[in-house]
Amino acid sequence: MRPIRLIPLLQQASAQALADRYGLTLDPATLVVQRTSRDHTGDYTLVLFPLMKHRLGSPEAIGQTLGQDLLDRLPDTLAAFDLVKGFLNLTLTPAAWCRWLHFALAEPEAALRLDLGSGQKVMLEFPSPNTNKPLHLGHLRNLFLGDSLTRILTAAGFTTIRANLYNDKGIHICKSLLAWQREGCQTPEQSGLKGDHLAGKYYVRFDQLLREQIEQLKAQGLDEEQAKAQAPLQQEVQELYRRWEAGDPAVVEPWRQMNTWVYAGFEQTFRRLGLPPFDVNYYESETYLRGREIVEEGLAQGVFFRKPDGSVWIDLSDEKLDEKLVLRSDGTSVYITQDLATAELKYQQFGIDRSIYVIGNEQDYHMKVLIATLKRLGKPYAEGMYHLSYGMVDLPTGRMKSREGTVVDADDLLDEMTATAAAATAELGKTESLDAQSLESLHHSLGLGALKYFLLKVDPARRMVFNPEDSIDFKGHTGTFIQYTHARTAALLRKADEQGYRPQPVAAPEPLAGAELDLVRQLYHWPDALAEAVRDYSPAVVANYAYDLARAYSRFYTEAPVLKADTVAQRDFRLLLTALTRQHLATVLGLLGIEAPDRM
RNA sequence: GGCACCGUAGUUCAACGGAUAGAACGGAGGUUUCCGGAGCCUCAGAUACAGGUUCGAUUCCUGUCGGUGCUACCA
Repeated sequence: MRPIRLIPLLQQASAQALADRYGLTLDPATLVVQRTSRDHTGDYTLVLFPLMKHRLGSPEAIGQTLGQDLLDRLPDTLAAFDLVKGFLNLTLTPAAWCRWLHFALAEPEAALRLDLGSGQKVMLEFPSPNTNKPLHLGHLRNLFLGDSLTRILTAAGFTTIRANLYNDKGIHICKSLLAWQREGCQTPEQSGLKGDHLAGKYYVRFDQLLREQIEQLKAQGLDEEQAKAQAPLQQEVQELYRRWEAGDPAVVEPWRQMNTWVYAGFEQTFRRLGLPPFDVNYYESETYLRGREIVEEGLAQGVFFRKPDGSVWIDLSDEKLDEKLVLRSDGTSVYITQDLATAELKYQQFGIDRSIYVIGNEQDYHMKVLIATLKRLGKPYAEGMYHLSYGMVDLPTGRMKSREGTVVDADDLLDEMTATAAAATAELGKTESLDAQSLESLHHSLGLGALKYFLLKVDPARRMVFNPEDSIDFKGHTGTFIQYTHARTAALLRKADEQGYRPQPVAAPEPLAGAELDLVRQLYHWPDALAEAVRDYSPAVVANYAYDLARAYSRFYTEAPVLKADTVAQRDFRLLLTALTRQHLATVLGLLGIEAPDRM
């Protein structure tokens, strides 16, 4: 048995019915089938208005015949139809959704997954940090998106590869390095700082020192521009970068040392965030040379052109992307030069079908240019490249600015979240049986869960706001609420087990109404929700599904006693629903990278 | 200036072109002798503005206003 996606099933059946009755051939996917809105009877609704343009008759006439045709075609699935204006509301048979419930109980692994990918290889690149400062809130959105999307695609039958690209070369890296060397070359051990924080400290320090020099020069009568250009530190750092490019061991060695520390710091944070290791790490310091060769090839092909000063460009003005530099006049590479090489390397190493770049929307233009350029170069893999562009995480006052000290540090934020979770858990008082270690790991998973959910529930494309003042919530539409609901299902199942009751694939007592029915509907909707998340590359769809399920269960829980149900049939069925809710919540939270505790 | 993205309750978010625009937080009010009250139930509260396309527009198009980003021989 395979997971049943009801929306495509109903689209297919409707398309065939229309073909047979009216000789009308339509792509089933174009038929509008959606969940029936609350306040109307039915489970799924076929919207008939779009069919009007084919002049088959009135919506009422089509609806009546189509409704009957569907009932005849899917007798095991459809119980009734109800026509309201141009909406054909379809009600499923209890037998249909019981099949699904029983299947999910027996084979949750199979039932909660899909095979949309047929093993296609997808690489996801994230978070691709610079190696001169620690990770912040923006990286967290990136990391959680990339991680969650990898899990979602895997669950949908794709073979996924996690890739990280370190932006480890450039003048900004040299800034940290320079300040660090000037001020004593401390190791992380000596400073008591994680490697990434150490580098970050000196990046900030460089800026301070440079600022001071600029102010001095301005006091001597220079204007801002001149002061910037003439500041000794500015010249020093440029010189340092030149020596790095030239391979001077006196620069390369300490650079390597510092990066090693930074990577160790990042690794530590990744682990704390519950992220699996990356399958492959790329380093711009290793790919930029190959980029120049690609530029040479492009020149030979006539895709690029050389300006009199020797710089190399691509003209994308007919795609409204303007002219873009791909190689400097001195022959050194720019950002995009390296990206050309990395894109090729990924394809050569893994033979990927799709390459997803999880990168902020500030780089929309850059990514358009990159993909357009590779297409011009005739690279076959360009077609499979996709920029998953996500919005920045802003503060209520606007963008985070390191200069103003408003950057929300990833490690600090996680500490805070964990502490808050600990306080809330102690207050609830349900965790006396846990030892200190389990308790600590629980607080961690609650704090982290709240943070992940907060960042994932929003449509990736949207810019979102984080207000440090009123911290991330543990009540309402939160990961915590979903985890809490899971813990309640677990508690109930424990209690049932003590009394000798186990979830069984029983039939539904009829008729079902209210919260019970809503819960059932939410459960069998899962495969369609997963498919939607894959189509849109959106963990937010999964996050919102999880919330809706948790809410449906909470209402059910209040309204319908399980162990104290009136009849045995009711008790057994409600126990089944509880077991399935638990499975679904655990699986769905897992796709968001969030743990599902049994008590909290 | 050019290009791109975005304007939905006080605030943070939902709504493949479909039915009376859903939630959460905050506010007001209820709910615990009953399986876990981080819950459940009421109430008040929103599509920036003006046109257009459509049977139907928060959604698509045009314009206006407002916000953000990109537009570096930085990465």
